[in-house]
Amino acid sequence: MAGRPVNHQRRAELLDAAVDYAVEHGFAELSWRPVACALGVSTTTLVHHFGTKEQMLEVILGRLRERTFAATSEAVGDQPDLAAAARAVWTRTSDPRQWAEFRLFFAVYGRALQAPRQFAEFLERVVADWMRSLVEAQGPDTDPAVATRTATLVIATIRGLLLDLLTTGDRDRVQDAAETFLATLEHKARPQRDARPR
Amino acid sequence: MAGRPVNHQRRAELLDAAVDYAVEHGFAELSWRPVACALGVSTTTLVHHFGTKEQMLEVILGRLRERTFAATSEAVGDQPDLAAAARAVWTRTSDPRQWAEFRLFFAVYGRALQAPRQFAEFLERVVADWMRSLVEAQGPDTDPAVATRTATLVIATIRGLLLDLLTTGDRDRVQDAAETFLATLEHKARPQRDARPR
DNA sequence: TAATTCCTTGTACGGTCGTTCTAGTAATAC
DNA sequence: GTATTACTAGAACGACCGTACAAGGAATTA
Repeated sequence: MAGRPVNHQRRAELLDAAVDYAVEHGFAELSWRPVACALGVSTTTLVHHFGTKEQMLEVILGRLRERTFAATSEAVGDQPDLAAAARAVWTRTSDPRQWAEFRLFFAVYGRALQAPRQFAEFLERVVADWMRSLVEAQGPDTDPAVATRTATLVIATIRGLLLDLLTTGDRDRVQDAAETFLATLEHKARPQRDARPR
Repeated sequence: MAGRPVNHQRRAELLDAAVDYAVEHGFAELSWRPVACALGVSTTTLVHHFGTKEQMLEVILGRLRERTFAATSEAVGDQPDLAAAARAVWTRTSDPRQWAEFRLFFAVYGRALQAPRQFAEFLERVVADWMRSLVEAQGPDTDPAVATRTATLVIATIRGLLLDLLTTGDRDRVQDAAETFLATLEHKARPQRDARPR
């Protein structure tokens, strides 16, 4: 009364390949047939492993979030203060090798604003991840209200600059603006902790 | 050898109605049939007036840009300096009555990052409009390099905050962050022009 | 009035979409 | 070996899409 066991690894393989395809081709061509063709399987195989297309999109977004969070978390990591954390995040996000991933990321924003539930939830979680990292980077002795407001501003600014970077590709101009912002952040942090412990 | 003259006003009516529909329903349902149904005409009528669907999208974006630019331009208008201009723009963009329009605006961003030409051009023009307004707001005696970098930062920050506002709807938190940013801007401007002429 | 052009409509075509059905093969448990 | 189940594939269905075609009424000029 038992048959063949489920091969979870097979599903994971297909999922990773699907995420790569989504990052490269965006949502425009994210249909069963093109994806199946690119992955070298039939549409039925994808349906078998992911169920509905909506469900496939959900797991793709989930995995994309894992990647993004891992990248941010690693960048913020053990930075001593907010200014350093912000600079680390910006350095990582402005890396052209990450652009494809962020392009998809902003494409999700576009959809979240018009097809609420599905994408909005994804974004809430991603931003929550960012917020958590950046609030923690400000140390436990910071006023929570100040920490929240500062983290919100940092995320918004980096996101806006990144959006500019992705649409215009003008690295010099955007980098200039980013430096201005980061300098402000570092200038603010200095008087508070003049000789900070290592 | 002449017949009925072209009724340009009719086309303008349909276009405005189409823009309203797009602002309200987004791109998801922006197909000939739903739009035609909402406007109370047949799809063939729309095809007759706009040609291809791509062409209709182009004129819709054009009109959306006109609206956005008019709003920004009016807000910046005769503000004395950059800080005041930025505050005016933020005040206007954070008005919930403008949200639907900005939602569509960001939806265009999402598409521009994956279906380049058509939408990217729209965004370049819109941002160029913003940049021009904000560079002018800094007065003619400002170093162009500084003016560009500052305008870039202001636009990016406002855009990022607006994106946060639209996705989370948390007005208090975002407003807090915006105030922090605007205060920095105003603080910077003060020492340069302590007693400025009215 | 007659001719011409605009405006509008209904219908239909080819294409892609998500999904379902049917069926065959491979791998495990009994 | 046999039964059960996972995996894969191909074909087909209904729905929606953008677009083209044929045709009729309305408005203007000659």
